[in-house]
Order: sequence, then C-alpha cells, then structure tokens
Amino acid sequence: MDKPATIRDVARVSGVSVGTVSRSLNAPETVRPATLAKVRAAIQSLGFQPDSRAQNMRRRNTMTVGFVIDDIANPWHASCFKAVDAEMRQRGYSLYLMSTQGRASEEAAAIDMLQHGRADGMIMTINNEQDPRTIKRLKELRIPSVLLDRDIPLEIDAVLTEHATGLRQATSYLLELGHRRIAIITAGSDIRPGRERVRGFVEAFQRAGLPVPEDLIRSQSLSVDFGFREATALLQMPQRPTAIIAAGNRILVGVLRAIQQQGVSVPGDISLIGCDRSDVALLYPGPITLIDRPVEEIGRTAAQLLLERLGGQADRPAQRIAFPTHLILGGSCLPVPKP
Amino acid sequence: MDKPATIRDVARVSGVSVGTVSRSLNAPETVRPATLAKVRAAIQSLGFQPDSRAQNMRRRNTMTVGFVIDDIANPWHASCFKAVDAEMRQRGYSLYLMSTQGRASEEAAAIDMLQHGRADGMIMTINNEQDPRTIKRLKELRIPSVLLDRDIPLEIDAVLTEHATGLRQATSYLLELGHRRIAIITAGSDIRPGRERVRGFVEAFQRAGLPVPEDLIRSQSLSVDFGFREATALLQMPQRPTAIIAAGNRILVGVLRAIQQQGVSVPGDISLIGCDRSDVALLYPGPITLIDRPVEEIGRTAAQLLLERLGGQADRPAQRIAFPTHLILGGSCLPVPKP
DNA sequence: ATTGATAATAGAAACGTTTCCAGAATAATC
DNA sequence: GATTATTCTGGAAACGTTTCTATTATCAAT
Repeated sequence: MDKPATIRDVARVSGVSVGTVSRSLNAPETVRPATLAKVRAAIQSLGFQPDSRAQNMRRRNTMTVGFVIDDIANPWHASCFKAVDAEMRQRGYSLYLMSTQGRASEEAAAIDMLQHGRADGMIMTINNEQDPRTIKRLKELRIPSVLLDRDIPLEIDAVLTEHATGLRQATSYLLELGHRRIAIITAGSDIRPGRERVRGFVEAFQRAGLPVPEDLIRSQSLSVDFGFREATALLQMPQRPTAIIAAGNRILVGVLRAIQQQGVSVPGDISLIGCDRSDVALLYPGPITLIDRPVEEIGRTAAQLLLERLGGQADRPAQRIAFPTHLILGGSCLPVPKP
Repeated sequence: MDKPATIRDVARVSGVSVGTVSRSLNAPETVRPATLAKVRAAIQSLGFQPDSRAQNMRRRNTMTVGFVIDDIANPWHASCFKAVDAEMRQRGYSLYLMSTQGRASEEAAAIDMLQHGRADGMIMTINNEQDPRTIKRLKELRIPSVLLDRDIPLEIDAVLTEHATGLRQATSYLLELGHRRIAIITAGSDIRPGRERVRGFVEAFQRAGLPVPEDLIRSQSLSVDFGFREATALLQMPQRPTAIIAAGNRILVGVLRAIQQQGVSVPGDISLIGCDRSDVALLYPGPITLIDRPVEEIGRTAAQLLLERLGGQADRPAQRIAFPTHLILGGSCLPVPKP
C-alpha cells in the first residue's frame, strides 16, 4: 500500500517502458521532450526516487568511501575527515566513518567489510604498519585506497607528512635557544610518524655536533596516556629536561595534563613544543609553539588521489605525496638562562 | 578473470545448488554437516565473500545508519558518534557520517539520500527546528530516526538533555557566590538547547527573587565565532559582567579566545562556567567549572532506540528520553569580593 | 508517397543474493 | 523392507535498477 514507488510504477503511470524511465533519469538528452515531460510528471506525482540499493547492485558501485582511523575524537582526524568529505561529497560520494579504537581486529574487520561491496574505495590511517592481518588485506586489496601518513612497501597511494624535517626544525630551534636536555615523546617505530620524528630529532643534534640525549627519547605510542605517563616521568627526573617536544597532538594533551598535575609552569619552568593546531594548542594559557601541517590540503589530496582512481585511472602507478610542516611560534618556549 | 567469486561459483565448485550455499551461510544449522563441509571448503578455496550490494538489494536493508550533525570537529559530537558507533557496530551496523556544516541544504540533501535505500535509519542533530525543508522531510520520514537534543512536534524518538535544570543549577551556584551581573551566551531559540538554557538561567534569578539581567543574555548561535564575538563585547562593557556562562562547548572555545585576547584572567577578573567535558575545558590553566552531560549514555541510548525500531518494533509510540546534567566544579569561579 | 537514415522506444536480460516451494534423500517406525 | 515422517536440497522467482538489442516511430530528401 504505502510501499515506495518503483521505476515500474513510473513506467505504468506514464505509459512508457521501464527502460525509457531509466534513460529519462540518467540520460535525459536521449529521450524525446514530450516523453520526458510525461515521465517527469509521473515521477513527481508518485514521489519516486530511485532505490540506491538496486542502483548499487546493477552499477556495481556504491558511491561510498570508507574513512578508517583509530579515533574520531582526535581533532586532527576530524578536520581531515571534513576535508575529505567536502571533496568527495562534491563528486557524489558519501563516507563511512570507521573508528577502530586502535584495535587491529577492528581494523581488519573494517577493511574486509568495505572491500566486499560496501564501498568503492578507502582512505585510512592504519595502526601498525607491521600487523600481519592488516598487511595481508592490503596486499590483496580489491578497491582503490589511500594511506594517510603511513608507509607500507606496497603499491598503494599515500599522502604523507615530512615529519623528519618538522622535528629537525623544532629541535634546532630549541637548541638555538640554548636547550640541550630536550625530550621527545612520540609514536613507536612501528609507524612512519614515529620513525621519522625520531630521525629528525636525532639529526638536529648531529648537525649541531651535539650528543643525542638518548635517555630523553620516548617513542612508543601516540596516545594521551602515553604522553601523560612519559611527561610525568620526565618531569620527575633528577635532572629534568628543559624542553619537551610532544610530537603528536594527543600526546600533547597528555603532556599538558602532567604539567598541570605537577604544577609546572610553561614556559617558565619548561619549554614545550606541540603538534598540529587544535583548540587546546591554540588556547593553552598562551598559544603553544607548534609543528603544524596543512590538514585541509592533506585531506583534499587524499580525496583527489582516490577520485582519480575511481574515475577510471585505476592502474596508474602508486603515488606518494608528502607535505611539509611549519613551525608556528607561540609563547611556550624560552631561552635557557645562562648559568 | 580476476573477478570476485560469486555464490554461483561456490555452488559449482562444491557441487550443490546456490540455495544451499546461501543457507550454508545464513542458516548453517539447516544444512547437513557433510554438505556444509563441502561448501565451506569451496568458499575457502575461492576466497568467496558475499557481495553486500546484492544482499542489500535482496534483503531490502543496508545494515547502515546515518549520523547527521553539523560538525564532527565538535568534540562532543565526536564522542557521541563513538558511543553510537560502538553500540551499532556490535549489532552489525556501520555508520555514514554526514557533517552538514550547518547548511540547511546539505541537511536536506543528507536526509533525502539516506531515506532512499542508503540507510536503514538515522540519528541526527538538525540545525534549526523550524527550517521548512527539514521539517517537510521529517514529516514523511521513511526510515526510523532518532533526534539528538532537538525537539520537534512529530512522532520521532528523541534523546534530550535537561539543559534548563543544568543552567538553573549553574546560575544559582554563581548567585550564591554573590554574582549578579552574570552573562549567558548560548544558542538561539530556534533550537531546544537555546530555549531551555535561557529558561533555566532566567528561572534561577526568579527563584532567588532577583532581577533578570536581560542585557547579558546572548542567545543566537552555538558557534565559536558567536562565543568570541559576544564575549568580546561583554568584556568591553562599561559595567562588565562578573561571570560568564558559556552554554555550548564551541561557545566556550570562542569565549576563551576572547578572554585570552583581552588579557583577562580567570577566575581573578571574571568567573566562567562552560559546557561539556573537552580537552580545553579540562586543561585550561585549571579545569573549568562545567555543566556536563553523560555523552556515552546519550549516544548509547540513541542507538538503542534506533535498534529497537530496526529490530521489528517499528511502530511503538515515539519516546523522548532526557538525561540530567551535572555541575562539575573546577577552578574557574570565585566569590564576588564584598565591596 | 516512398525510401533511407536517424532518433526514440520497448522489452528482456543481467547484476548476486535470498527465499519459497516442491521434490528427493534420509531417518524413524512398525 | 515397506511406509510414513522428517530433514535437506535443487531450482526458480524475486528484489529494482541499468543496459543492450531489436524494433518502431520520426524526419528529410527524393
């Protein structure tokens, strides 16, 4: 009774065949104006809208793309999602958001699901570049995909950040301010950002001909908790660092929590450099000195790479595009007082 | 050549009919163990996975739900999404995230799209309870939906927050501290949170038998910009308020920006109450006194209401469930010094 | 008017699955 | 071992669209 009208109903009401109705919708220029008018009138009066399930089935696509990340509460990911969404929506695509909470099993499940007719493509930041379950799936990928800030030796498009350069700049800046006991808290070497950031950090010391403070490198995870734990430990060291680089936007939150809890003041007691613009980073008493990256551009680029593949260029060679970071000076760093 | 295997291929390889393969997948207890084994072997060797497009078509569902909000960069929405996602994923559903950026046209387009075979249900926070385009669509809703924190005189499930009580508590708290010139910045009366918050604010003064400071009520939008603009104006008033309630988590960010820009100190120069836990609210030099609400519970409840309808109870009467707020005392309020 | 060329339409097949029904195989009962 | 009851299975229809092929309608030119 109340069932939605189908293309058959439209055909019946307007007295044409279903094929013609379909062409009226998808290629109106190939149907006679008089017929088109009749069809359109019928569509109007029935309130017909094509059922996308049937379209997906027949066209063998879904106009849907999966966006797979560990946590949408990470404001950087949210911004990136928005950029991707804006670009994809313009072209008629909708996005599945899959927040895996960092669990490899969820990640694998998400990829599996998306691959089998739920999405036409994927954009993702996987959690561990070595996880065999994920790797296996990426090897036998059936839909075009783009990796965000991850580096895997496979033919997959990727959009990256030049973290090493960013960290080198930030570290050099602190060295110039006279800091020597500089700590870095960042991801582990299982993902590119962790490896690259530590590399840049180390390079800065080497170029300055200074010894690398190995005891102050904390490279393991991007989580708030890790940031909090390590910052707490660092602040309680007998010979406390004079500066901390919170290399990861969630880490920064953890570090600030530790700083708040210990009653340390920034930049009076310790200098601080964070990552990525965020409410917290921009507001914290004063704005924090930041290693920023162009999130909108990164998202847009990822979307464009994917759209290229979806739009026919299915088998051009994989591209890797890297974006530079920018050091934004805030008020969270001071020169080390000469003793 | 490389085409994904279909259920037909499985049937051929295992020497049974397609019907049996289908039942092996969906009701394995109805197929003889020996047959089941053959089928499973074939599935394994072919790497077969059912094509969800075809399943959607045939089953007339999509195991997908739309989550429609204005901006996923709002951390409250992100947390809510996560809660909804966790609950829905358990039951096999995936979520479309549609970030409408507050544009009514995008909102209408999103609802239209979801209704016609792209999703089985919707959870949404619409932008304006009076917008005719949106209302029209909600009236002729074809899929079960749940409204988040919005109030529309239609038979639609809704999960609400008791904003009025929250604001009354917060305002009373400030009144007890001796504040009289208290400002409130919040949404306009076109959405429930705006109406209710102002109502609670006014009630607090009335119950205390005090005149309502009409000139300090700024009720128009939940945006960061509005918060910034109004806070800036308030701080520059000749007779500046002694307390501000930033009734909206984005508004709070705007207010903090204004406070930072004007070099005002909290709580020394002015007392401040915010809304919703967020990194900023918890970290800002000290934690800010907050009107909090149980976001996980709200999201979970919304998901459950939707799941009930999706699971058969399609036409029980619409439910409206409201959650209380809690005033979390931080360090951003001080008593007014006796003159 | 007739023809030929072109444009428009009807009709059916196809997409890959689920589900229904009838019929075949198996198990249970005597 | 025959008969009945029960469990499994094969085959086909159906879901709503798009797209292909064949046919019909239209138009221009003679």
